Amino acid sequence: MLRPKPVPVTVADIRKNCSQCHLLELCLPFGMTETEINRLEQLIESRRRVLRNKPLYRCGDPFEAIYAIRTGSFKTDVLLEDGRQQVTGFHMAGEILGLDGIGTERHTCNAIAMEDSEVCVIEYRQLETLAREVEGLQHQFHKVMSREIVRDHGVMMLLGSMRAEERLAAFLLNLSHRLSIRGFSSAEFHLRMTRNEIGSYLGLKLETVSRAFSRLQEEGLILVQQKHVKILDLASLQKLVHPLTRHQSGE
Amino acid sequence: MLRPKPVPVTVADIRKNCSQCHLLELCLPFGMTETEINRLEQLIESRRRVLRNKPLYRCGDPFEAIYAIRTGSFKTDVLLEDGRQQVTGFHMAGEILGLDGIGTERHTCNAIAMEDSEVCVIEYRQLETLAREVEGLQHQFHKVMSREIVRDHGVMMLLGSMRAEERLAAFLLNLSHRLSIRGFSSAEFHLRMTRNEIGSYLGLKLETVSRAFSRLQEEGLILVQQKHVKILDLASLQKLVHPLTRHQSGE
DNA sequence: CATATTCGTTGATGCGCATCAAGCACGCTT
DNA sequence: AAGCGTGCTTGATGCGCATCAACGAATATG
Repeated sequence: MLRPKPVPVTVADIRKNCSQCHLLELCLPFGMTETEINRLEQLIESRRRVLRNKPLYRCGDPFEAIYAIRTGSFKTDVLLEDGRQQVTGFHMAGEILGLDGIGTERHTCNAIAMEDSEVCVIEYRQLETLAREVEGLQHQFHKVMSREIVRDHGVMMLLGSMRAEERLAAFLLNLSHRLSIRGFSSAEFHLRMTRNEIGSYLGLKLETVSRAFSRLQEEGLILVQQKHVKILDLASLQKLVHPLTRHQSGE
Repeated sequence: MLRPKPVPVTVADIRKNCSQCHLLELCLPFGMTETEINRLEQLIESRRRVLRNKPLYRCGDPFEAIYAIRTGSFKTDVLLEDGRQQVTGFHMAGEILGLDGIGTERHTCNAIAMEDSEVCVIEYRQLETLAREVEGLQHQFHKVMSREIVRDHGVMMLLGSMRAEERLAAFLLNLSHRLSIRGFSSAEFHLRMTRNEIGSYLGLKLETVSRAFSRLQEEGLILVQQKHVKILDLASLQKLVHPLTRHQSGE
């Protein structure tokens, strides 16, 4: 409801923004030259803190900026009239939020912080202007959008053709991969989202998610304790997902 | 397997390309000024015919161009190792294909013509160059990508939370809408895809699709005869989809 | 025009997951 | 430390859809 106001940042802070950010290679500036990055830095006017469970933006909000996650993590979801939610994605540091708003000039989903987080605010009109001058920025921005499309196709395949246990395995492998890229352990991590949110994302009910966790544990592939997950047998998890030989119910 | 070679087009033809194309408002040039469109036209080097069931591009192909559908229609799919396919989208005149390739510089799915079709080939590097000069093109291109993302989110919601009959209703309404925009009847049309392809797209088996068709017909909402569909009760169809009050199995 | 092949419909059966329900393990508040 | 709310687990039951199977309709092939 109440939005935290953007936190003004000093010029010195801003200058440090991208080139010294350890997320450089995961974020928008990836692949840009140093001088290109310097120009992008100047465009990032402010950062914004978002407290846990608070929205960065909401469905229907006018679209004005995209956001690069500096710290923390977000979920994006759509609320249905009956109050139920459908989670469309989980997002972590370095990823870009808000791309959904460009087409309609309004945001089409809610972006909610899953923990106290901080984002870089990139005013969209300015980004377009700069992208016309800085080829590397333009190209990288297009890549970010394209990858989002491909990612969504992956989720569609998951929802369309995998069984509960396989969906969860795919989800865990995806998390594991993204965490390891960011320098965290790929084998052991803490889930920031509830079973309900995982279920919503995977097209399952929370009880089914819980059972799938237990099942993977019984099979010795993972170790779960509430939100703590430890991956014991990566290869088997991957085999479970990748062949995609099995579809839908058994067989 | 064998790809039809690009069909060279005379300069005169090209000149007529966009500004005289009746798809103008559905395609990339939408929202651009006349002079902007003229510059875009010059960039479209060739058209390409694709015969029914032939690929426009294949998964793994190096990414070089995006394609605007002039006539005909396409499906995009991913083939799994066991030979089964997962359809990620159906595409008709005016829509843009190939955006998935930007991120990895390779196509990540197959685009197969569902009937003899023709596309405008838009070489991607040239498009980027021109987008840096022509603001309207840049903006429109971003919008097209953003809408693709939003569209995919819609499919994710459909796959994650709707029952077979609702999925099919949503699918039919979506087709109907897109056809009416293109000047075709929104109430009566011919399906270009098989039950199997519809099922693959909707995360259902072909038998279930067939039953859902029959069910909607029994309820008096539509009239089906093989690939011919007539919508009898639009409002009820929409009610079936929109509330999204019911989820997954019954309740 | 006859035959083969693909595609569609419909019925019978079983499995996977949603649903309903109860109890347990947390973190929060006072 | 007690009390509460929220989130997680696990069991019992039923429904929706996949699966298997057979037949019919439409299109392609020679």
